[in-house]
Amino acid sequence: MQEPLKGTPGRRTTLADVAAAAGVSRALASIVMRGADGAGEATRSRVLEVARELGYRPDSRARLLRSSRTRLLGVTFTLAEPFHGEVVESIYAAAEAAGLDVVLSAVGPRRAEARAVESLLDAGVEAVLMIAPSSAPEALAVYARQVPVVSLLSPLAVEGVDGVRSDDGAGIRAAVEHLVSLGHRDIVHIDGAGAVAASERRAAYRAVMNEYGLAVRVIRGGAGEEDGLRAAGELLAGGPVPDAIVAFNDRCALGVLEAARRAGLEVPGDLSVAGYDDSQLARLSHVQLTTVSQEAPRLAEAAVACAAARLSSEDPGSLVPPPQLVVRATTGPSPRASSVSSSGHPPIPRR
Amino acid sequence: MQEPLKGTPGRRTTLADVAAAAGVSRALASIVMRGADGAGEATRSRVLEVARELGYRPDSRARLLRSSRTRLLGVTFTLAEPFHGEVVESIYAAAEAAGLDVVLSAVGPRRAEARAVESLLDAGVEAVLMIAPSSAPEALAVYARQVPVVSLLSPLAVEGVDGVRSDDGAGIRAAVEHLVSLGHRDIVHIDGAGAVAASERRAAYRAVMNEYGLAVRVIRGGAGEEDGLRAAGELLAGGPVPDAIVAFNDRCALGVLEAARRAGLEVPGDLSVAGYDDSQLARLSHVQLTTVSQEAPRLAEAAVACAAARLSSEDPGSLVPPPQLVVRATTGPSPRASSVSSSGHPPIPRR
DNA sequence: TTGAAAGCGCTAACAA
DNA sequence: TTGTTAGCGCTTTCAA
Repeated sequence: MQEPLKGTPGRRTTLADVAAAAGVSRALASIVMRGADGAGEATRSRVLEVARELGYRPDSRARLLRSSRTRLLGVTFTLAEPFHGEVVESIYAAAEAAGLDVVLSAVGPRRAEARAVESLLDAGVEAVLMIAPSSAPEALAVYARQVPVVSLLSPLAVEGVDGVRSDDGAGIRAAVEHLVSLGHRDIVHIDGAGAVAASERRAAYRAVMNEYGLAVRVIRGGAGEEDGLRAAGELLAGGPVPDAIVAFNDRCALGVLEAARRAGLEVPGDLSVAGYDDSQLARLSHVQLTTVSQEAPRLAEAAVACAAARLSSEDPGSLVPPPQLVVRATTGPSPRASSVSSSGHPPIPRR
Repeated sequence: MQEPLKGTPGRRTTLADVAAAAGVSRALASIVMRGADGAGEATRSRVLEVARELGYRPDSRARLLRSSRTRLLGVTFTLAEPFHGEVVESIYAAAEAAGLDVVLSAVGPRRAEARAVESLLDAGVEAVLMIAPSSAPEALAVYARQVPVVSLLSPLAVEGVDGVRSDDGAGIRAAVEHLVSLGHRDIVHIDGAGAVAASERRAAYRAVMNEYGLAVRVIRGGAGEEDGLRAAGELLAGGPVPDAIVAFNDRCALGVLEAARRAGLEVPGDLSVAGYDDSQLARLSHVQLTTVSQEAPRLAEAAVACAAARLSSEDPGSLVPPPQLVVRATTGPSPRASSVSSSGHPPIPRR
């Protein structure tokens, strides 16, 4: 009977080694390692002790291959998007709580989403979480026929694909109402043009402004700084300066801030600016952008819960995490509204 | 003889299904799928055709379990670091070229590096690439006893761990020489304090300044915007304005830019500023920071080549990708150096 | 060129 | 409570 050397670089310790050293069968050792019941207290501790001594680590490939349930959750995300990283981070936590393991697959300019999903499927994941999927609905439907698919952030309606995203309407409402409560009336929306979720945010802006009886003004922007810079540049050059601007997202808002600076305007003295996403950019100490957070942890929890429900054939219900307004330094009281009551209530009642 | 239905949600198509449908043995089908030789042209195309029809996808778990070589390359990276994302992206490309598959494992505030590495080992990776590892040298040495480990970006010297990082000395030299060639003399370095690679960059700055016979001035900074803002704030408030500042990294440089703005200084009119990393921040249209790029693609190629060499028991040699200066809008001619020759050569000869 | 047989390390029935 | 017996889907000798 030979004892395998600890840390031997040769062959990895297997369950059979542990079983032999502990003097039990492989099956029993397996039971102990999995924490399943069917083993006596004495044997259990002896096997665990031996496993520790031998430095045994279960081989996930073999385990996955054999067991019907892999408890593996696949996640696709885009490397270049910091916000995706925040969501992934939270997915790890939520998955662990749900007893699932996470397998990551990145999407990038040189790695198509289809490729990312296929590699997950080959790895044996039981469900796929796709962060801001860009694939065609038909492609998603094909994946959804094989495993439960949950789409995060993107507002799509595909048969068999669950969608989890925060309520953009509520987010834009929070931003606009914040500005209204500060006394602003002429509030412009620089939109996201054709970007994901742009139309939802545009519609929400219109609805809230109408509700307060304020004039709607939408300028075509985009998802990048250049877009915000250009749109705000034209806006500020072409006529009277508005009270406030709600930008499609943080990057767009950053362009707006730069345009304001070039126009010699103080923010928030002359103009208030709000973004959307609460990205790293918004938190920069010299930016301090007021923005709407999509609450990555909530989003992740909802998505994991949704996948878990599908795996146990339950109805996931519809979870829509509410976004959260984060007030920083780019919004302030309207300069024209010095007579506004300081009660904190919006001075204009809703219709 | 029953034909499995295409897209049947039930059982996945296996190699046995393909073999049966094509009228060959499983072993032969395996040969064809792997592209190994040992199959006739006619059989080969027939098997491939059938596999395609049936929508066959090899099960990576089973393949991995059986074959001695998994051809799997594990990568640990930090989600919150955009630059890591760039490197990962390039690793995908380099690994594919080397015929290796990539398995990602993220590190974050709630997911320790040890955990990330262990999950890779359990997945059966043949080598591990760690981007900016933070583990203790002893821990890395333990991993290195099991598989080849390559550390990216971090300047550590651990037995058995290969290190791949760009030449910080050359990078700082490029930045300083660029400033000197613009006529600057009073060049200050706001350093990275205790950050990774800070001491290398500090030493390189000293060496190059000495070489040109210029006075060395190092201010304690840090890796974040706050650090740059504070350090530059004190510097600019406390005495004569220097010609130029070389910051530890881009984020630090951003703080410097903000401090300059607050001090009413024009950049690059009154003060030139250079960063390090060529991060997203540096590329923002309203920032346009002159900086030093670490060339993620080169770094990734070198790391993959190193791992591949270890796997075939070759000597990886030492690959040190040269960093690249990226000149943008925050550096310009020295205002005091109007008499400088416009030949483009530095007016001060090296010693 | 092809096919049969033997596992990779593990789990899940079952029987003892 | 324990051990036995079959595989999961694939690759890899080895012999035909």
